Amino acid sequence: MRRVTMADVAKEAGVSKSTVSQFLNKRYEHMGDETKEKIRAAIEKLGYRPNYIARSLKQKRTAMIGIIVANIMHRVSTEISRAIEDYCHEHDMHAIVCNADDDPVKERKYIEMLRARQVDGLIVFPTGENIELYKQMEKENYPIVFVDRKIDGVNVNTIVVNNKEATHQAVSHLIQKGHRKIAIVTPPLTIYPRIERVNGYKQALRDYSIKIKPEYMISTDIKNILSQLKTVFTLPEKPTALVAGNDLSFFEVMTFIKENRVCIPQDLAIVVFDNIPFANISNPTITTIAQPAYEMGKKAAELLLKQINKERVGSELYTFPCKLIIRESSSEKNIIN
Amino acid sequence: MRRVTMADVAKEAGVSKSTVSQFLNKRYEHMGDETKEKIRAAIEKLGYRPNYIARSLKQKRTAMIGIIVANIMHRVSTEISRAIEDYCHEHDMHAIVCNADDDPVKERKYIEMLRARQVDGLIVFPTGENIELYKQMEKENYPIVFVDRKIDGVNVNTIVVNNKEATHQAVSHLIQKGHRKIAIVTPPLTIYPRIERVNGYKQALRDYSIKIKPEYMISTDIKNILSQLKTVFTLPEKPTALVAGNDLSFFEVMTFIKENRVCIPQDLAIVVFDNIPFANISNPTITTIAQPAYEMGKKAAELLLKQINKERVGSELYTFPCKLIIRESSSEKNIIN
DNA sequence: CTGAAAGCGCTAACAG
DNA sequence: CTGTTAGCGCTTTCAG
Repeated sequence: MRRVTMADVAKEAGVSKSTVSQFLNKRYEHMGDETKEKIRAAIEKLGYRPNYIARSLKQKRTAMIGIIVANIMHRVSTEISRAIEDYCHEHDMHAIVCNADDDPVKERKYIEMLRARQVDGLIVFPTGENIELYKQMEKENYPIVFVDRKIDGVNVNTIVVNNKEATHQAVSHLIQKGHRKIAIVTPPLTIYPRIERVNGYKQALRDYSIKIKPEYMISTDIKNILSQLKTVFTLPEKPTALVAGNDLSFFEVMTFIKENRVCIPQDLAIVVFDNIPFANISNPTITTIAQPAYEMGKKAAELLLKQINKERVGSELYTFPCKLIIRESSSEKNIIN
Repeated sequence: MRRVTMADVAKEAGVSKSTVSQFLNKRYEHMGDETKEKIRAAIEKLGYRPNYIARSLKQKRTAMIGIIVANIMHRVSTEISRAIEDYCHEHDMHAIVCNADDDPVKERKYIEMLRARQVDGLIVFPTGENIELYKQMEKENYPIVFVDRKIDGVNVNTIVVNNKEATHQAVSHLIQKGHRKIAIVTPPLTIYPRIERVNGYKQALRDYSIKIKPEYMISTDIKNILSQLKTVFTLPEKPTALVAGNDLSFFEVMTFIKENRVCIPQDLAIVVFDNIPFANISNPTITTIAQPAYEMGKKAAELLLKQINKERVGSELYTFPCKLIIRESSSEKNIIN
């Protein structure tokens, strides 16, 4: 079952390969009607399907971009990727998604793999550990956009959210509800957004002249969060409110709450940084800091396609605002303590 | 910034292209040590990166497979895709995922697009509407595996779950808890798994000599589920238990429950067909019928790679068992009615 | 052990 | 308006 090629179509239609090529690329304004028809018939008869690989080799364009997500387990990454894919499809491009799993070695491997596959550009949620590689792509003027994390010293277009301000707002909200003992739980403070979120938390406390207690600040690997929560909640002065720094931390918090029959929001008010798909159907509903994933993804894709089409090469920082969505989990003032 | 090619490396190293090629493909058993070193140095110096597109053109193999998911919004599709991707990565392949969005036209478009990109094979969650296209691929002996849905008349390897038996088991469980008025909510009965699930439901009722009431069976577009639920729950004889036929229906049910302050499981026991990520942290925890997504994905990938490597071409039906995980949402006998 | 040469299937000038 | 030709970057005999 030999694959049928353009030459076969050309022979069948009694024309040359280039004529067929023109036809396929809709450059047939000045093509004789009967030629068109002959080609159409030949394609139909032979069941010809063009080979994009060959075309890509020639055109040095694959109409594919790569997305390298730091950790696909974060809901927001998936949402942003979806938005990117949607934008790409609208522009006849395709996206291939890879999950670096927070591992710089995998990140590097995927970047190299995707470039070897000649993707036209890359959208990266950078681990931040491959500075030299990032810089080299910058130097080569390779189309690339960073999402979620700003990398100092690498000048490429970058999409982030206002992590600090948004957390500040959320903590202020809790304070206004009467809370003074507010905990925060995040994965390790190894990357920019997490650091900024903690900074926003601290700033809010300072603004309201509340003492920052290090024992209320948990920043550790997901698998250790549960045990540290136990420690915090055996303190004489238990927190009455808690900010989960992202969705994965929140799941740990939920497990803790479940196991210890903590009542939300009476015993503990909760705010989560991240979009939780079931936030408004769970019981109670969950107050969240929502990131505008769709807009972020769209912007990233838009910037990348512009670079690919040589329309621009800027290296700006685009900061998107988050939205505090107040729901039941933080709506009652804590009255016990 | 012209891209550096193999010819450049060859010239730099003072050898021929083919020698460089051999080197890159690790066929250097009989290659002089100094030749190797010269090539290595040249690659390093020039920052050479091979072009997989060119290689693919020559080898007629892209080391990519396509996954066409009927609807990416179903959690289980995502999980299966992840499992497929993982298996692929272990075997130096890559997967490119497309979402047909339950639209046969999109499905066809993606199948053609992926084949034009010369993917080595396809894993499809078929809409079921492109029979001719499926048959043609079967005839061409193109490597393909179906997942989730069996298509009559198309003989390709297919991975499904025991939809009927699993639903039967779940409904039996509800009956044993004392329920007699059991509703079921699914999207339209257009595809095989949904039909099987409803069949399992009916069979269980029959087995326990419970009359099947059509008014308890909602099968309609997601957007109409809410209004139909309202109708059902204004019946004189309200259901005391409900089976959500998949995760998306369940979200609608949850919305209804929320709005109407229905108490789970006291007012209504619930079982969901599908993996719900927050099933064991929500309040109450949710009884689910879990599909072995990981195993299914792995099997699909394994079968596909075997076909690609011409190891086999069977057309068997692989049926995986689901697991009923009983949690709080169905654990108490309904006592009101 | 290494090099020369012939393509893979398609596109893009440039002739005719 | 259509055909000829020369590659895109790599692999793969087949000589040497």
